[in-house]
Amino acid sequence: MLKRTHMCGSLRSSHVGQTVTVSGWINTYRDQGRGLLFTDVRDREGLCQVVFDLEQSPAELVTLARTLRREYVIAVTGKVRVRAGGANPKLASGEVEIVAEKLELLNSAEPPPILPDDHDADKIGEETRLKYRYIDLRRPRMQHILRTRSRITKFARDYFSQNGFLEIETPLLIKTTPEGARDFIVPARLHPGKWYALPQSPQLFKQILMVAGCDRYLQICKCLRDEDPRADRQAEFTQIDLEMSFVEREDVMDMMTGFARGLWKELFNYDIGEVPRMSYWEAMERFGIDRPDTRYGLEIRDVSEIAAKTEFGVFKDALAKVKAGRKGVVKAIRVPTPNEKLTRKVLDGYSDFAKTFKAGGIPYTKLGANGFETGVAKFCEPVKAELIEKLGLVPGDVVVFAADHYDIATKTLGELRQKIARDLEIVPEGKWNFLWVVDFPMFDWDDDGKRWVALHHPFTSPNPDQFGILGTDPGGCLSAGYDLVLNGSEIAGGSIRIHDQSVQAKVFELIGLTQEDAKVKFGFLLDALKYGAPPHGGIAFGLDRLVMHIVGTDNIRDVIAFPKTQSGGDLMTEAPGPVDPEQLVETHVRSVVP
RNA sequence: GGGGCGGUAGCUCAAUUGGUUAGAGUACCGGCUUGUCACGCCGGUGGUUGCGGGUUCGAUUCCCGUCCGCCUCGCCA
Repeated sequence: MLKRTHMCGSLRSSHVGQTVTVSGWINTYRDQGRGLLFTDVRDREGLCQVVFDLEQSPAELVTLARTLRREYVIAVTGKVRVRAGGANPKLASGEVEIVAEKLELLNSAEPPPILPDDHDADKIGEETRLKYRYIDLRRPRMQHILRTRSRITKFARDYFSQNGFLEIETPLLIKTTPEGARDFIVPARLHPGKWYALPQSPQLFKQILMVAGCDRYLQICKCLRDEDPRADRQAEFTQIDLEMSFVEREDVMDMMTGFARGLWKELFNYDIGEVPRMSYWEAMERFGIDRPDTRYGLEIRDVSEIAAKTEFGVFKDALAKVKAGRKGVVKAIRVPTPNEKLTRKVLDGYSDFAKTFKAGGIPYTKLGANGFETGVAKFCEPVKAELIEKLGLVPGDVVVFAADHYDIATKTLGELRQKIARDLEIVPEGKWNFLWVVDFPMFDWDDDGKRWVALHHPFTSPNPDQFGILGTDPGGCLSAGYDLVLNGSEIAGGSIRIHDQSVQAKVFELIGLTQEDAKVKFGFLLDALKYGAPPHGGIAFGLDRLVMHIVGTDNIRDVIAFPKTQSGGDLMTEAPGPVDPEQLVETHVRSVVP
């Protein structure tokens, strides 16, 4: 076999005169007739043009060259020269070409169902791309994504290693965790009737590594949650998972900010600057969401007091609602001097959008030169001055409202705000807005279960100044949790953990876990906390979403080499599939299909 | 579990109110072509209209069921 001396995409005019050998796939071939035949050969690094001079070459070489077809695998040796026909500015190697002297056909290929040209393949349906993933991944775009992902994990390993983190593996076959997402489960052959669970995260193991004195832990690990996927969510995903001992909130956040700063410097030569902070409640009030996108305005204002003075039934009904001890609200967004994209049809459509969040609709109005026009204008007119002042309105502005229970109105406007920004195309390109969200509540009240539920997870510590009210005012108690938000997407989340056994017991009690339950489910953690647990905390980056932002895609499947479909299937391997009945017998499982 | 969109040639799509032999581009095959680079020109092959059933003289088209893919709500501590 001819041995490669250079990668296709790496050839430059500095190589002119050298005899080189490249190996790769035939991307395209252009047979010019009796005299010339061009092929573009592709490898991981890119394309280079190989030219066969049919009149000057031996008959064998010509015959073989003529058989080349798309995606054939070849090795070719020849001299690099400046292109006789002029450079191709679209290719990095476009100034030069290889004049073929020796050609070895390493493998032929059937006509592929899709072509690995980005030009063609970007239009190919995803179903086909996933079935023939090995061809889809040949595309330069997909190669770029895989490479970028690798650069990110390498940077993470380097950065955290330099900062004293040890890479330690935690088990995949673990005990089921009762809280949180649905577990994937695995039958235990040696324990008839018992099951392992696959980890949703290495949470408890990394905490125990801190108790074990490992001090700083890193793992780039798969996590599995058996829940329905979304465009930015897969059941099987990857975290950059960390934990540190003898730290407070600031220490973890500083370490992570340093990671993000270094990564953006490495990848983009971009300085992310100081990362601002926002409390959870400020985020909810101003943006209606705990991961605000601060790249544009459209902030939310509570106009309940003004709305109460109107005769609008929708507002009055909403304000009279009470849920979980919380009164209903009316909130509004000022959409400044809108362009023609905010048509009446679009505005009316927002009510359907709102209904998906269980809100009744989106009342709206517009401020004209002489007062409110259209929509709920007549109800707003009597409180015109107050609304103008509260929302800072100028003529031409549109105001959209949501009136409902606090959580519904907040979430609806939070989601609508992002939709409006997309519809109006006011989301700026090329901006990286990092934000730490802090001071989350410890608990959320579950009206159905009549109990507190942990907002983050039940191992999250209250903030040091909050210990006093943990028992007396759980709903007001703030945690030592922190989320790193990038352009409206949560890319990392973590917290200082509870290292005091009595505090942990108190939290379990508040979320309705009896002592017996807690012992059965988390006995090993409670035990570990008894034997000298250091103060510790950590964080986990969602690697897939991080890569999505960095390569600029909104499809998580693009950043995973072998992703699954929305029904959890792998179209290439056709997993999941049936198993041999013998395997069921061995694992003591009887399958009952409805 | 709910809502929405889609499935026609290898691929991307079209097909009028239910009506002749389901078309186009591309890919592929053959021929021509000495500077192309999404090469070009000429010709050709290629179809279980996702699957099953129904209505009809006649179904890609209408109806029912089902499978698959995508988006989304719930869910994702």
